[in-house]
Formats: sequence, C-alpha cells, structure tokens
Amino acid sequence: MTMSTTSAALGAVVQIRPVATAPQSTSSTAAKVERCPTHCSSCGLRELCLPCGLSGADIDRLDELVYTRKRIKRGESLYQSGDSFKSLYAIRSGFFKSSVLLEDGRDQVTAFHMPGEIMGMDGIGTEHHSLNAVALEDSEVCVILFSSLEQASMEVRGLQRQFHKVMSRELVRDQGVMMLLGTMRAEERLATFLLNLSQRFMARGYSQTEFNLRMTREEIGSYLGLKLETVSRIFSRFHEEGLVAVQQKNVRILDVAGLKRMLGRHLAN
Amino acid sequence: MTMSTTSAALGAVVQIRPVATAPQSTSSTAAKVERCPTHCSSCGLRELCLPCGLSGADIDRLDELVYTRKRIKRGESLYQSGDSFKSLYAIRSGFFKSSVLLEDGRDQVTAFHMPGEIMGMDGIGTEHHSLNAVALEDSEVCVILFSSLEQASMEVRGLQRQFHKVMSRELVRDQGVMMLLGTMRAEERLATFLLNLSQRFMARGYSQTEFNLRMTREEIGSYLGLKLETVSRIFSRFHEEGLVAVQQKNVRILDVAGLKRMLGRHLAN
DNA sequence: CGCGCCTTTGAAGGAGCTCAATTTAGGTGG
DNA sequence: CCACCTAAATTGAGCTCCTTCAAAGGCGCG
Repeated sequence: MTMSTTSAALGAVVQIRPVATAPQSTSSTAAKVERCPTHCSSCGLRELCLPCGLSGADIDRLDELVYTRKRIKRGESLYQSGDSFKSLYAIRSGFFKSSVLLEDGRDQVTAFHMPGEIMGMDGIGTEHHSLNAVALEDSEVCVILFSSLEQASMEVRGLQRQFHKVMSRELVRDQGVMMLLGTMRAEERLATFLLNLSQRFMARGYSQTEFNLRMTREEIGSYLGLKLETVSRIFSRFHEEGLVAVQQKNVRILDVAGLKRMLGRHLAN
Repeated sequence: MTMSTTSAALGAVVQIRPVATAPQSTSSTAAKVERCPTHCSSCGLRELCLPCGLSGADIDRLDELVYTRKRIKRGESLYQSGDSFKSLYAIRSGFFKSSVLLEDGRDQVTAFHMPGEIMGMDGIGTEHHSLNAVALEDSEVCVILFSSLEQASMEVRGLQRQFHKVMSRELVRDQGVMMLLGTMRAEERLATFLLNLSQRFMARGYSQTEFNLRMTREEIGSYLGLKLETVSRIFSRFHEEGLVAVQQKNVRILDVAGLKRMLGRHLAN
C-alpha cells in the first residue's frame, strides 16, 4: 500500500495509441502544451507539477519564476554530484535518472523521473548537488531559480505549501524505495517497479498497460538493488507466467492483478 | 563518502564519561537545557536543530512556535501511519525509530532519530503521516505546529531557508540509505551504521567511541535490510577482529580506521 | 553490413536466511 | 535479595535466492 501511493519510483516511457517513437510528436493535448511553452498556467502537466492546486493569480506568480527552459540530450547530465546548487528543474518532457556515485565508480540509481516531476531538491541542504541527474532520452526542463522560488514562497502561501508537499512526497517515495530494498525479494521488487511505472504513466494520460522502458536492465537493477542478469531472468519468468509481454524495452502488462498478488505474497502465499 | 556526510542514519545512545543509565541525569550542559525548557535560543541543541544558523531576532520568532512539549514513554508512539498531520517534532531528549508497516504486519525501520533532529515531515504531503514514530526510550519532543511554521517562514527568510535545508538533508540521508541497501554487503552495512552513529553522537558532544544502542538487533536488522541473526553474527565477527567491543547494547569502537577501510572495500579489497 | 552494446540464458558458487537450541540480561514478585 | 520469567542475543547447520562467470543471440547504428 505504501508503494502504491508513492509518486516517483522509477522511470520509463510509454507511447499511448500510435506507437510513435519521437517524443515530441505526441497527441493533441501535448501539442497544445508545445504552443504555450513558457506558462505554467497553460501547461498540460500543471496538475502533476508545482502548480498543482494553485489558483489563477498564484499560478501567474509562478509563471514569473519559470522563465528559462533547458534542453538536455540523451546521455547528458542536468547536474552532477558536487555541482553548486542554484535551481530546481521541472521536467517538461523526457526522462531522467538520478544516481549517487560510489567510491569504486559504480553508481546506484536512486530514482527515475518523468514529466511533471521536480528534480534538484537534493542540493538545497548543502548548496551543492549530491546526485547526478542524467537524461535517458532527449528532454526538456523548466528551470526554477531557487532563490526566486523562496522569495515567491514568502508571498504566496499556496505556493509555499505546494513546494513543501512536493518535498514531503519525495520523502515518502524514498521510504517506499527503502522498504522495497530492505524487505522485498527480487520478484516483488520488479513487480512493484512495473506497477509504479504503470500508475505514473496513467497519471500522465498514457497507457497503463503498454510502455517502452527508457533505461537499461542494468539501470533497473541498480535501482532495485539487483544485478542486470537477475532483472532479465525475472522479466523472462513474468513473461512465461503470462503476467507481462516483454520484448526488449517494450513492456505490455497483461495481468495487473497477478502482479499485485505478488506483492501481497507475504500474507497470501 | 555519501554516508559520512548524511546526518541521521540510525539511533542509539551514548553516555559520555560516567556511564549513567538514566537519560535525564546527564552532564552539566544538558542540565542547563532543562532549566530553560521552552526557548530555542537557550537550547543546547540549537546548532543541530531548526534554529541552526539563525540570528537572535529570528530565533525569537521561532521561540513563539515552540510553545508545547510532549513526553513520550519508551515504546509509545509519537504518531502512527494514517494519523492526521498537524505538527513537526524536534527531539529534545531520547531516541526514536521511524518505520513503515508492511501488509503482512512486519515493519521496516526507515530511520533512527536523535536529539536535535526533526520528525514528522512525512506527513506534510498528504496531511497524514505515512510513518510510525516510536520512542526507543523515554523521550521529550518540542511540538511545532506546522501551520505556524509555514506562517513564520513567510516572515522570516532565514527560517524558511533553514527548514528547506532540513528537508533536503533528509532527502540526501535517504539516498545514503538507498545506497546502503542497494549496493552494500552485510559487513559494510553494519560498519556504515556504526560509523554514522559515532559521528552523530560526536556532533552532540558524546563519546564517538563508546555508546549504548537503544534498539534491538532486530531493529538494526530491519533498518539495514538484514535479519537479526546476521546482525548478531557480524557484531561477533567485528568483535573477533578487534574492530569493536560489543557486549549486548554496549558498543565500543576500537578501530575506526578499520571500519572505514571496510567501506572502501570495493576498491581496496 | 559489421561492430558494439544490450539482453538473454546457463551453470556453479556464495552470502545471507531459516530453523532451532542455548545463553544472557533485565524486570518482577515473592 | 534471590528465584523466576520473559525478551533479547548468540551460535550452529542446512538451504535458498541471488550473484558471478561465461557464452551466445539480437538490435540498432554508423
């Protein structure tokens, strides 16, 4: 239950209806967004993003903050561990992963991020980022100068409240990941991962049953605390059991209930 | 390196100098704290807590927020999953654990909390707590009505900034735990745990080499993603290797460098 | 078309878990 | 103050799940 209420536990992409590969050429609602690129008030993601719950006048104030956009190519990083912190980033389009670099050079993926989610909050505490944020596909983010956000938070109560909620939900999300890493077996972890992806795609108007993963098996494994071979094996097992149809990056969830049952396994067995 | 900079990854107690078992009858500085219980400005924990970095006038504003104290007996909970959220809590004395309840009744410990740390931020996002917070010994907390804190944040820039830092550091701490759970072996996890405890005790003026654990092996295991038997075995192994002297809840760290070496194991082997 | 990266699959090994027995510590009441 | 009682900790033995090592197959891209 904890996992199902958390917001951002992974990162992948789904193409609804026509399986268009180009991220830009999406459906009509997304196209509308493209026409008014600089305003939160007209952004199709506003219900998922920082403006969520804000009324007209308050959103206008938020619009003033978001005056810069930034395009990040697949494989490039938005920020790296140690970079000085100045801004938060709201994902406009694309996908990212966050990871911590280990001493031995390996990195642990701590999150996957989808459009509407806020990145960069790890840098607030020390004024330096602790995470690496890398685009998993060509992406675009809204740059929110943090000092401006703080200033606006002092003027607009709703905005402050909303920002606090975003940070708090991130904390709750992390708890879900800790639970996953601390108590679940490999099958449960992957099932949780897939269900979470499904839910987040649905929230964005995409298909909840079919999507394309943007990350490799190794990245999934890193996130779930498993080796890439294990991830691959369990995908295959799910496939054999008729739970999902997996072909490389393409995933179709065939039996949501079956996957959910897998999580209650502790009890039901 | 990530872990070493995180703040709150565990929970245990140390008695400096005389090994007094009563939590109240601590040394002189703590006694001083008891004399002025209701003011952040005179609180011995202010450098670790919310007032950290605030100047005189701003602290006075903070003092207005913290007008309630609450005593929690060992084993009692400060709040439970599902409770409606109204306040944050700054630990005045004592120790807590935070945990998420799993469907099957087991709980995963997500954090241990020491004096000066802020609890309850998990409730901001949904207005309901997602964690259970339980006292591991008789404790006292300062109650901070969240609506008041938000109000004050709109008036005092430094306070807002400080609160954001506290939340952000909690996010960074969580990343450290994820890294621990996702990539470390049992020995590394326990070594990390002990070093983190040591560091946090030191920050509070206690001995960094000797302390008493307030949690059981099972709770440590839950936090570290291990079974209690494994925790016990590794304590024994550390003991044999001369890294620590462990006797039940009492821990003396004999070889800090040795423990640290254990973490660089990936490289150094 | 060929090269590299990602993925899949197999077989063997190991780290940590499960189950179980024993010891120890701490709290309670006689 | 001691005996009892319960909860916590220790330790052992066997097993399981995941990892490690290895090889082959597939997809995309220049």
